[in-house]
Amino acid sequence: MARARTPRTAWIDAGLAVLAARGPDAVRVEALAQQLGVTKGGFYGYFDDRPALLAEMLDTWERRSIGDVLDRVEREGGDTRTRARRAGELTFSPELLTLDLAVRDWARRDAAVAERLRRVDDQRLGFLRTQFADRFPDPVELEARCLLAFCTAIASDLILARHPGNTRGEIVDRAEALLFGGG
Amino acid sequence: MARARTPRTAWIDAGLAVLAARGPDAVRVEALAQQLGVTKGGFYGYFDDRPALLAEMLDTWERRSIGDVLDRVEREGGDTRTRARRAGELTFSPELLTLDLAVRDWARRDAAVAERLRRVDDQRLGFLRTQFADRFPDPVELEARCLLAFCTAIASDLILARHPGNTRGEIVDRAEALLFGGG
DNA sequence: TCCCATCTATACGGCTGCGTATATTTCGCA
DNA sequence: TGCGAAATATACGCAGCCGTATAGATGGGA
Repeated sequence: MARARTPRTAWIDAGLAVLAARGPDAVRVEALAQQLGVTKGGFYGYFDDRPALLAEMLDTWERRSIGDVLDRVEREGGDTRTRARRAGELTFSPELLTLDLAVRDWARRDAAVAERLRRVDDQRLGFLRTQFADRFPDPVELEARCLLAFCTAIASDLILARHPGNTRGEIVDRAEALLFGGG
Repeated sequence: MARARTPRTAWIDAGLAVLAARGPDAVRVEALAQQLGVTKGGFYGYFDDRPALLAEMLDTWERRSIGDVLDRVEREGGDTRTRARRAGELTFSPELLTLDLAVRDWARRDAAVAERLRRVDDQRLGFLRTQFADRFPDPVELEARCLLAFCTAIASDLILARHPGNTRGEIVDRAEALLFGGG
């Protein structure tokens, strides 16, 4: 048995990197091969075709986005706000956020991707809702605050406007205080 | 002089439609031609190449996103909140929002697009800021509220999570009330 | 050591798209 | 009506990418 120089996961990870940086249309078998220092010879031993790779990339993304993050948050513990913030930090770390945005744009044009994203978003919002449920008894208000936070986490990097006299980070901090401050 | 069946603007509009629906990578000269019921023969009389079309598409988008919207809002008048809301409605009407999201994703990978988007976002946030400046004397709080509103306008359609017992519209309305309510 | 399954390289056919070159059509105008 | 310029059609070469077929390399186990 010849040891694989380029295992399955190498193709998936390379694909996810390209997806994050250039979008799904840029995930091309031959380009990935070149990037891995290999030809596409081995690829079709692991995957039926390009769509199969894309599907497995999404599987991996889904797993990392939900299970891995929540596992880590629970393991680390802390109070409500700390855990919510930690989940946000992990979910929207620079690398994961870039990937998240790419998937989100992809989902606009592909129903299967949208379905996966819906599952992931439901869980994320559900987590957020649970964390703050005790502080906002009105369920609609709770939901509105969680949605505002979620939207900001996602769109803040998408909005390029500047804030004269402040950094984006300062404004976001204040926004968070408006939503959940005093707790 | 033979009258053009397919003038410059037809290529640009068709390109913008494809950009909104499928992203910049899907804007292909031959596909647009087919969609217009024409071959690409005439295209290279109007545009140097594909990048030239993309640039003009962005010019058009920029003009429509800012000038056209603000002109209309000013013409229609109304009080502060009405005007802000009207600007939001025009800017984020279903067609324009789809296009906006496509441009926003594109800007993540293309510095020239990002520069244009920054100009547009600066003006949009500036407008919002002006509309609510009198109601929130603390400039950082004002900025935070405007950013939250802007993020929600953009990301609400990008987040696919559901809200058990409520529609997204109801939650967004409540969010708006939290941000600017009581005015 | 040799076998053989596994992984990888190479070569191929087909398709799509770009940009150019060159015909052909279409109309305004004289 | 017929000329001529503008718009469009057609044909070409080139390049990238997909998926397949086949040959070659690699390394564990008998």
